[in-house]
Amino acid sequence: MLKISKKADYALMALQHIATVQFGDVTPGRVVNTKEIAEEYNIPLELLAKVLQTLAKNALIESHNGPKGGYVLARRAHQITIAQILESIEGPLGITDCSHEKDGEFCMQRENCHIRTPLLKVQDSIAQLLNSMTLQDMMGGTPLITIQSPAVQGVER
Amino acid sequence: MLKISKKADYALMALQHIATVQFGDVTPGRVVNTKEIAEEYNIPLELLAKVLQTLAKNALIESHNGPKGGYVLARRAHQITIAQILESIEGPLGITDCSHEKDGEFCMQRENCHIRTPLLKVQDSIAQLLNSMTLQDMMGGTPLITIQSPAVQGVER
DNA sequence: ATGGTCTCCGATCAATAAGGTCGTATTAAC
DNA sequence: GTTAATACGACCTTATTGATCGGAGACCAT
Repeated sequence: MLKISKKADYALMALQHIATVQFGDVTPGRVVNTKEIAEEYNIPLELLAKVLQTLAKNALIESHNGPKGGYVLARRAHQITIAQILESIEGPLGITDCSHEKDGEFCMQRENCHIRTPLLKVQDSIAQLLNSMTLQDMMGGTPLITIQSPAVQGVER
Repeated sequence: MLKISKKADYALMALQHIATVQFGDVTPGRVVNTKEIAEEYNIPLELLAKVLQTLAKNALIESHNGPKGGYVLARRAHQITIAQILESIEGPLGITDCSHEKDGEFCMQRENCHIRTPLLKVQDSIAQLLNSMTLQDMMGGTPLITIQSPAVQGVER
């Protein structure tokens, strides 16, 4: 349960790869193309391409067209959070269906629902966790870091 | 993203209802049947029945057959965690596909994956959160409680 | 004890989303 | 102009979810 999609998985792998190539010690600043990533991690090429296009559309990476083209991070690795990556691919975080309902529409006709509030607390906690982790935390050159833990306090009803 | 299924949603509502009826002030010890819950929350009857059957099979509730039958909590409300409920319906918690792989099978042929370890940390953190919340935290008679926040420390690689 | 009712239970079906594929257009380097 | 790369859109295939149907078993009243 609570599984993230494979597309999101691919996005994380790809960004981790781009980040380590771009900011690593070996060949800093290099542009990396789709094929390279697909072969490295055995990801279907066309599917990965779609994922990268989505990431580019959401301004997480920049695309360079033509020969010797490829993708480059749009920001520094520590400025790209895991939450941003996942939300780019899978849409906004939402534990339940009623998480992002506009006013006027309710989940189950009438507000008999007593579990909404506590579930939203859980959701916030997860959101804080994913927002506190960045791409840099997944890079090879960063052996050990400490991440501020989320807090869920005051769950009512 | 990270949305839980409607079945799990129904399970939470149903258990919350059973718990408040059983341990609440109004009619303590009462047995509650599927139809009552379905009508109260506008849940498809047969689908809810299946959910409750699953919960009974996982020993979270006890089923009483025949007229005046229905369901009763198998344990006290504070001994049933949200994680147990969700896992009963949706299977074990797993952010990625490679979360519960038996030895021998790897996600993407070979272990080039650099995101596995940090993702497992995220998963553990969510698991701790869901295990720290119980049904009691969702009951009406419990206005305000404090939940121990999960900790993610030492994300490496 | 036996009929009738009420419940749980198992198998089945339809809708939706995910995962993956293919072909073509567009862009930039040489 | 040719080549090599991304961009874009349509399509298919499969798996999961959501929902439905009919029957089996248990309890209570008579």
